[in-house]
Amino acid sequence: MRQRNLSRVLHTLAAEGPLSRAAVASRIGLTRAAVSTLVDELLRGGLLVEQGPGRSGAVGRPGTALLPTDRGPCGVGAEIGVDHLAVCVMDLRGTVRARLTARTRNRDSDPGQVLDRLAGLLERLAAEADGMGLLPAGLAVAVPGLVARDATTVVRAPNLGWRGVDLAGRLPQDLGPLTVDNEASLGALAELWAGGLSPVPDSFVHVSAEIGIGAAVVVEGQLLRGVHGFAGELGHVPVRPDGRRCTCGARGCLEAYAGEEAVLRAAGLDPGPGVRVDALTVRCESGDRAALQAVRQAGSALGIALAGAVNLLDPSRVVLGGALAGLAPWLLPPLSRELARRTAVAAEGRPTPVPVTVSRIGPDGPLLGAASSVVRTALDTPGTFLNGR
Amino acid sequence: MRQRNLSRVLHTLAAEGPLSRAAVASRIGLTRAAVSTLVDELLRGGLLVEQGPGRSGAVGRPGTALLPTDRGPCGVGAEIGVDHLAVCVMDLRGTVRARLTARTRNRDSDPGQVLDRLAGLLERLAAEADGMGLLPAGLAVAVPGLVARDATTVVRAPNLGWRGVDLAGRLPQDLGPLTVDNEASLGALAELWAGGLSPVPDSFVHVSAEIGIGAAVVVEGQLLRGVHGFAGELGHVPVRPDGRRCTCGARGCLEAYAGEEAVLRAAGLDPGPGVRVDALTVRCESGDRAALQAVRQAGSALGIALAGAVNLLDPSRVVLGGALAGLAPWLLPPLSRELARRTAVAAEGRPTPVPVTVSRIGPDGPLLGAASSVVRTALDTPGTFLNGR
DNA sequence: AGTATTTCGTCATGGCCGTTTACAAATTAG
DNA sequence: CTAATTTGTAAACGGCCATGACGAAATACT
Repeated sequence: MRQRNLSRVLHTLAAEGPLSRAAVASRIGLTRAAVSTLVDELLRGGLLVEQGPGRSGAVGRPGTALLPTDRGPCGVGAEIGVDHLAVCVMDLRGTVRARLTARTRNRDSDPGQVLDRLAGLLERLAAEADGMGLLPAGLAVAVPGLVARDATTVVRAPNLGWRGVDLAGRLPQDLGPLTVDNEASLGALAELWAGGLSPVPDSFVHVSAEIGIGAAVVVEGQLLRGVHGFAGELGHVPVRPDGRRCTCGARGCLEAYAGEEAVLRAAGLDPGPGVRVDALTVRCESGDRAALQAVRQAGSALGIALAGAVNLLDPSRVVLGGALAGLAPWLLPPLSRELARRTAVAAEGRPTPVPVTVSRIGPDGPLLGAASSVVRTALDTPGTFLNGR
Repeated sequence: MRQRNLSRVLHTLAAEGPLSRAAVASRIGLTRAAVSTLVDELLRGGLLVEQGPGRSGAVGRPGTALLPTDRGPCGVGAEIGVDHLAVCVMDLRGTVRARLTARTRNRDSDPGQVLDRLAGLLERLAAEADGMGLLPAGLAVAVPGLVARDATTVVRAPNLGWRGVDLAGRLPQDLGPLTVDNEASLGALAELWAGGLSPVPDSFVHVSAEIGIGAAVVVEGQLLRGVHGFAGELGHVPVRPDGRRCTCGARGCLEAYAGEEAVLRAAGLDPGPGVRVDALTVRCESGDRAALQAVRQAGSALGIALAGAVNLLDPSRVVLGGALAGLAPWLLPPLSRELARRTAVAAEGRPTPVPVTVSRIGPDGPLLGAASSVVRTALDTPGTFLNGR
């Protein structure tokens, strides 16, 4: 009860910039007096700071502006990509305060080496954080693969070649509790928290194709994780049941038509180590017919799979993240056509097709989502982080 | 806060039969003293009754058994089916106390006539309820079609031939607030509340094929309604993108392969007014090759569509309700085969395929779900129903 | 300039609600 | 018949928010 009110104060201050006590009170529906005591507790605990008398311009005594501290607990995010590692520190205000990246080839890699390298980055990052007076409150790692729910084990990451790799105990221990999550999930959370400024908790499907095709479903502001944590496997939704064989053994999975490798092949490119989606974007821009055709087909396939998702979930929008963003100009038309045509039943009273937008965050989604997820839990449970007295 | 604790007391008593104050206290984590005052309030308000000293057998003073009243507020449920109308009254204990059914042909019907007939049934039912001392606390109507979220308008019910029919004001007004919902949604809620005895809030996909194919998605004990209320349109999930044309205008929707009309045609039956799924069951039992083949194909198509849903949602199970239950023996094998084959990616750590079960409730799901939904809201907000002092 | 007005933050008071502690009542165990 | 155990209630306590009053600090008006 008290905890929840402390949390609500923190959240509103983190979300809506500097505010006076009175402004916070009117926003969360408590009295000024109640907010005063809550703020006092948070100030003494070192989670909030006062910013001198705030400028007002309006009549009446100006309030003192409050803001979450930039020196207390912080979130540490990490991303294990196919060809890079990245780590960052985010303070309670949501600002990224430090960041390190390393280009490495992690495809079919040895987990031990990758994790050692990541541990090195994290240690340097922790030193930087320490220098700024930031105390890591947790570490979240984004991984391109399936992660068991409420666990730290990477069940399967096809592009890394990992199976059953447990990250617990293999990364620095002084960063707080470790969580591991799918990169698509964390990308969607970043979109939800940072990208979406919508006042009401929204519902969307966030597609994030890198090598495989991941998706994340957000329902009323909550990430849908699935019973085992495996929700969002859009890549293996059937789009042509008797079509191409997929690496998973089934036929006609979306990934066999719109996965990076499939698209590159269809465009006449050899999916070698250096060849990535970027190359495809270049070809599309120059009008390469094979590339355009390949991307169009991928768009259709994505549209078919998303039509299924939209019929099932009735989201308010579909967001394209990850590598798809760059291809959007060519991907969107066929995608929207299939989507519109196949979701017409429930057309009355809703826009047709469902709006498809491109993520505003870009390739940093998973990393920012990871750090944010730690910051959010800190904002959710302020009690744990109040410095004694 | 107080409201929530009152609600918790009521809920545990409704769910776990007669219990003493002490038993309730230990279950919801409050002290006996606190529960005592809560129970007092509910007793005075007429929502609970004492059942004399309970038999115990164990050492110590026996507690007095408590139970929700069987004479106070109650839920009224109604179902508008394609060829029947049904209404029932459910008390706070979850017992159906009265029930009326009328066989009528509602296909391509005049909404006014159907609603008048339903109103008549409801009036007779209300009289019965009144005779038992039951006070209707709301009316929920199950409809085979799309219903806008938080509204009483049937946006589209293909089998009734209704479009944009608003039920508000066209049914008895003295039964409390009116809610209208899709029959598949209410069937799923019935399965969730009555059928499922699982202790943890579960997640499942509930398929309910009558004429169209509806589905409802339950995530962690919550029905997923969708932004516009149109979630669960499994019938128009694409299963053969270039296949048969569907009534919705698109190609290859599930409904074009596993909808009642499609299956009857494939089995060589003419889908006339009297011919229904029952006829198909008979033929399957007698080994009719065409019928068996038709049902097998429907099963495959369902499996493909459900594979998409399972990949996306990672539910703990899939439940077949409605008309599908009777065909389960022939439907399940091909369905499970497709489902298993197409959801193998995330196989580690979860049963493959996802268990597919048949609803335990049977054809009454939507009706019971409707009445239950009213009872649930009464249990959720006891404050509104406390008789003054 | 000086007063009125408005808004901010704090303090004292009171009420709601659940916990703690104690105790009488009702049963079984020995 | 006593001891042990469990139930339900009563009284005191404590946490927490609301209410109402007040001083502080700005603007608006004369």
